This record gives sequence, C-alpha cells and structure tokens, in this order.
Amino acid sequence: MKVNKEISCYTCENKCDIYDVLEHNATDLLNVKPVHVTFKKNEIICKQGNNVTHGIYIVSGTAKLLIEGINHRYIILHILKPHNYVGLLSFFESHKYLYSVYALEECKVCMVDIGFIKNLYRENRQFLCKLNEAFGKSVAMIMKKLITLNQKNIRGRFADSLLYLAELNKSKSFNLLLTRKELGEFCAISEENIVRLLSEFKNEKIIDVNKKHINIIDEVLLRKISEVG
Amino acid sequence: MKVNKEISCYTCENKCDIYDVLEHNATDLLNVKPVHVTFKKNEIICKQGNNVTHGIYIVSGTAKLLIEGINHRYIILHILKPHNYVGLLSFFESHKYLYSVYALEECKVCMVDIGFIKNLYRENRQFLCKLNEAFGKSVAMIMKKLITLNQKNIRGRFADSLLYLAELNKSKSFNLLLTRKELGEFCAISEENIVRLLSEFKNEKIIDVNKKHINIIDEVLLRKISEVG
DNA sequence: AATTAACATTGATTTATATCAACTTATTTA
DNA sequence: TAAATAAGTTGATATAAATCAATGTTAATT
Repeated sequence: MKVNKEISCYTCENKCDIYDVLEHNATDLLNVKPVHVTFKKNEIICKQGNNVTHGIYIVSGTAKLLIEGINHRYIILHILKPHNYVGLLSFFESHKYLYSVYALEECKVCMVDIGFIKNLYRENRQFLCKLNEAFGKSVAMIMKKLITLNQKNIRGRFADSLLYLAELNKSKSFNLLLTRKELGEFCAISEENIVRLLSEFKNEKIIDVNKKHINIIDEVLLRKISEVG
Repeated sequence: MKVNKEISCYTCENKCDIYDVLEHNATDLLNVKPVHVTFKKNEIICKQGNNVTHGIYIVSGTAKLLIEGINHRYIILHILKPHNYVGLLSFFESHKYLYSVYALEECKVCMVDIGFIKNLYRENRQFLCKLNEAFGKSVAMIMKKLITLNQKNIRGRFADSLLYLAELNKSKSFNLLLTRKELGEFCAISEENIVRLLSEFKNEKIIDVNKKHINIIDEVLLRKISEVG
C-alpha cells in the first residue's frame, strides 16, 4: 500500500462523478483533497466491519467485493474495475462496511473523505441522483444474485458468472484474474466442481479454457444454460 | 381492494415519517393528498416489474415482501407490519418494483404520490436521512439473507426464521400468518421439510407448535442452532 | 537450483435436502 | 351439506453437489 497525496482533481486523468459535479464550483474543487492509494495484489482495500471513512473510487486495476460469511466462507458479489465506486453500499447504512474489497491485481484507488461526500450528497441534487442510481443498481444486482444462488443449479450459476465476466471485460475472450477457488466463491460452487464444470463446458464446445484464459465460443448456448440450468 | 381518499394527515391516527417531517410546513401538508387503500387477504399490494407510482406505508395488517424468481418460485424477504414502508428499495432504482408485496391478512395502507416523495426527498434533509437509513438497513438485511440462505443448513435457516418472527411479533409466542409453504419460501426450504423441522424442534422441546400457533420454549438453544446449524 | 507452498485436477464417496407419492385434515365454494 | 380445493403430514426414494483423498502442476521463496 502506497499513498500519494500530491494529486489534484484538475490534473487528474481519471475524472470521476465528483469532478463532473464540482466542475463549476472552484471552491469545492479546492476542498476535495483526494488521496491516491496503490494496493498490491491481495491487499485489503476495505474490510467488512470497519468504519467507513472515505469514498473510494477505482482508478486502475481490478478488485473483488465480497461478504464474509460463516467459518471464513465468502461470497464474491462484484468484480470492480476502473470507474466503479467502492463503499457506495455502505455509505447509506450506518458507518461500517457491510463487505470487504481485496485487490485482485495492483490497484490504484482515489479516496475522498466521507464527510465531504456526505455534504456534497446533501447539497448537490445532481450528485444525489447519480449516487442513488448507482446504489439502486447495486441493490437490484444483489437481489438477482439471491435468486441465482438459490434457484439455479451449478451449471446455470456457472454460466451466469462466465457471462458476467465477459461483460465486465467487454469481450468474450478474457483473462481470469480469479483462482478456481475464487470463481467458486463467486457462484457458490466448490472449487472441485468449478474445475469439473470448466472441462465439462469445454467438452461441450461452449467455452475454451487454457489455464486462466477463457474464450466463450457459444454465447447463445451459455445464455440458454444460464436460464434453464 | 377498497379506496378511501377522504382522509387527511391532520386527523390521521397513524402519523408517519412524512407527517413528522412536514409538521412545520402547512403548505406541503395540504399538498400530500394521501390515499388509504384496504387490501383483502392474498391481494397484491404491489407487483414486481410494475411502475412505482406511490410511496406505500402500512397502516394496519401484515404483508409479505417477496422476490419472484424462476418457475414461479419465490423468496420471501420481509414480513411487513404497521409503520413499515413498502417500495423503499425501489424508489431509488429505476421506476419498476424489484419485488412484490401481498397481503397476508386484511391490510390498510397509505399511498402517497411518488413525485411528492421525491421532491420531499430532495428538499428536506431530515427526510433524506430517514429514508437513507431505512434503505441502508434493508440492504444490510438482504446481504445477511444471502449469507444465511447460502451458508446455513436447513436447521439454522429455520431457527433464524423463528427468531425473526418472534422479534416481529415482539413475543416468543405468536400466531403464524404464513402457511407451511410460505414459511418454506421464507427460509428456502421445501414445504415437506418445514413440516418435519416443526415436529423435530417440537420433539427437541425447542418450540411448541399447534397448527398456526408457535411458542418458543428454548430461545437460547434456538440461537445456538441459528449459529451452528 | 532446490524446497515449499499455493493452485489445479480427478475419481470415489457421502450427505443433505428435494422430490415423489399417498394420505389426512381443514377450508372454501357450489 | 356435499363436493371440491387447498393445506398439512409422513415415509420412501432420488440426486445434486459437497467433501474426501490422492496427485499433478505452477509459482514463490530461500
């Protein structure tokens, strides 16, 4: 973890919603005082149960957002990429993170004091709406996950995850940053069964797998499986 | 479903957050134009996928909030009682309900135009905070449900639900408004296994069951089961 | 370069839970 | 009040998916 306070929104190459909103207000922009922090692979960006002190915005890299359940078992809810907010969900609720975020590869994030964000939220209607919208989407997504994990069989869940990752990477061919175990935590399947499903889908000519690289060959069929299992 | 528009917040016996917030603003209070609607048992109060047109507040009765999943299978998320809001979660997200609400017994609700609520939300800081807080709690609750349904065995899940219902009714002895099937939809257990669990827990002297009436005898043990399954 | 640790794979076995089937008891509806 | 429908119950059976165990492969560390 490496901290850099010597940055300014004016010269930032990764302008975020906050900048967009403040663009016309020089005084506020001067007060933002953003901090860039670089996390190495596997480092904790935020930890479930800890106080929410900052709004966090992914500048570069990839991270996993997970809830820590019983007996050190996890459910990965999201894979975060640049321009995603971390801590959104927790912002509304009390003051503790409801989940943890870990870097899957080197990650640079921009942190803004939560007090500043709350003020902005209260005073700026545009910001309020943007944040609400993003928040609403997260909730919709969790509810969808609840249905998926509960009512689909492992083939359906697995297909869902592959489609999610393809969309995330904006390509049918992508590099898996997750281990087999983590992929399991993403669709609530045991590590062993993930391995079996990978070769099963490969045999059925639905995907191509080579170590960490996945290529979706038959997207139509994958969508069908996601629906009917 | 029976509608009554002849009501006024001034004389209402079930003053809600909206009233509290508007108390000092006579003009707004005149503009609220609330509508009271009475739903009979099993009637739909709001339907997943429909447009969100009103903020809904439970005045009397009990309702179930559920998400409709695959092949007409449901997951009941909440049991709603007086002073709960319906439609909270959906307010932020797009304009469609993410879930349905059905009356479990005769229910009277108060409906306020969503436009009015959105205005209030934007203009009144106190209301904003109240709504955000309630919203955050819902999210925390759904995430807890996600873990529970995924990582606990049926005994643990069943114990959880009994504890939830006791808390809801503010008593260890309560009348179940849910059928065995619905209780199953609440903890993602088949109807048959719900029946088996009821008699299992009865035999183990953890609860007393008589048709729809449940009495929790050994709360300590029930909490233990909820933790370790 | 050698050793260790993390990650991945495969087959066999177990188990928790759903499903099926048959039946009883309540609650509506005609 | 009978007939029909819904709700509840019980035991037997099936099965999806986890777990266990053994082993191979890759990556990290001394």
